[in-house]
Amino acid sequence: MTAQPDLLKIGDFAKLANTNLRTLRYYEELGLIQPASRSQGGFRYYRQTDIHRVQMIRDLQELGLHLDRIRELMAVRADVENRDLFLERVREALVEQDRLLQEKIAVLEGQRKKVAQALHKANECRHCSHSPSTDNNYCEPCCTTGERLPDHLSALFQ
Amino acid sequence: MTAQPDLLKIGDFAKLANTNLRTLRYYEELGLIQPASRSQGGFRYYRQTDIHRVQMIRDLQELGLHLDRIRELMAVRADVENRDLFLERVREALVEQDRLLQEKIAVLEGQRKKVAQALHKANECRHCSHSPSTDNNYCEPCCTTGERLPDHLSALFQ
DNA sequence: CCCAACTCTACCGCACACGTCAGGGGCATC
DNA sequence: GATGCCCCTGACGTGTGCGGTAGAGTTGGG
Repeated sequence: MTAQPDLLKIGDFAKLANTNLRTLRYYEELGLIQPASRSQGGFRYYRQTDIHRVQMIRDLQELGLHLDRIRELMAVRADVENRDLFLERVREALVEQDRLLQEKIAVLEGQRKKVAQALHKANECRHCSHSPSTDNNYCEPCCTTGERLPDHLSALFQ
Repeated sequence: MTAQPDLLKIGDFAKLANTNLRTLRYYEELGLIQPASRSQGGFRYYRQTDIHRVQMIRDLQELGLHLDRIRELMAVRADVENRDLFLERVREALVEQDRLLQEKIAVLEGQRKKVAQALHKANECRHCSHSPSTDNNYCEPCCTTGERLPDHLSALFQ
């Protein structure tokens, strides 16, 4: 089969789409993109305009969406003529994504808070003359401040 | 070999440490804990006091530290008699962890921001009478607001 | 001695988005 | 038809912290 007009082999397509072969094949595996055609030898041929599709996937990935979710959206887009329904699906996905991101952030913020507590305590200990021993119950509570050690630090002293 | 005083088999130890066999064996694999001894048949026997060690690992995990990092800290703790050096290592690890958490949070916040932008635009489109077509360059820029579409949404309309 | 309950090692599986081969062909040009 | 570049499929590897299973061995009490 000879070259087709306006169709690109995967290597050239990848360059234009600013990605690489493996990624394109992976997207195809997940049902995110399809080459416009294949040669008899199995070579993939892509339409130039499908570069936008790749870009869309990339853009949605930047929102933190998983490829599965992105595929669902693309599928709705393909199936549905009703623009409102499609927009609604996008809205739903975005709202859910925002919730998901909030949750992740909350977890990380919680960890940061604990780290800060531990750090605070570690600083105090640095300037403290006491050392943990059986006599002072391993600095629990702290001989200087009388405070309890943070959970995540107390074990350090035992 | 008969039961040793004050030593626990892995099952009992796991219960007291509020964890499970698999986790304990995994920690051992990573060099985080060692049973005090083994029976001739290969059974692990743990000291009760090592429950604190497990708890420490758990506590540090809650700060978001990886097990490898935790092992490093525990190793310093074992090797070093100098308490100040140990505390310094802990401080370093905590500071680094805080930085790491900040970075992760920044990424997620960035994603949230983009999601919000896309959502905002999607809401506008919902109440808009225009539809993307070749006539209006696929709503780029928006016929109503004159704004450019967010990157991560423009491709949706093509 | 026997049996139930416990434990052992070794291994595969998961999530996720690819990276990186190996071994084999296809394509276009001279 | 030969050459050199491009492409194919299939498969394993990565990171992380375990979960779960198989098949075999150990322990301790009756």
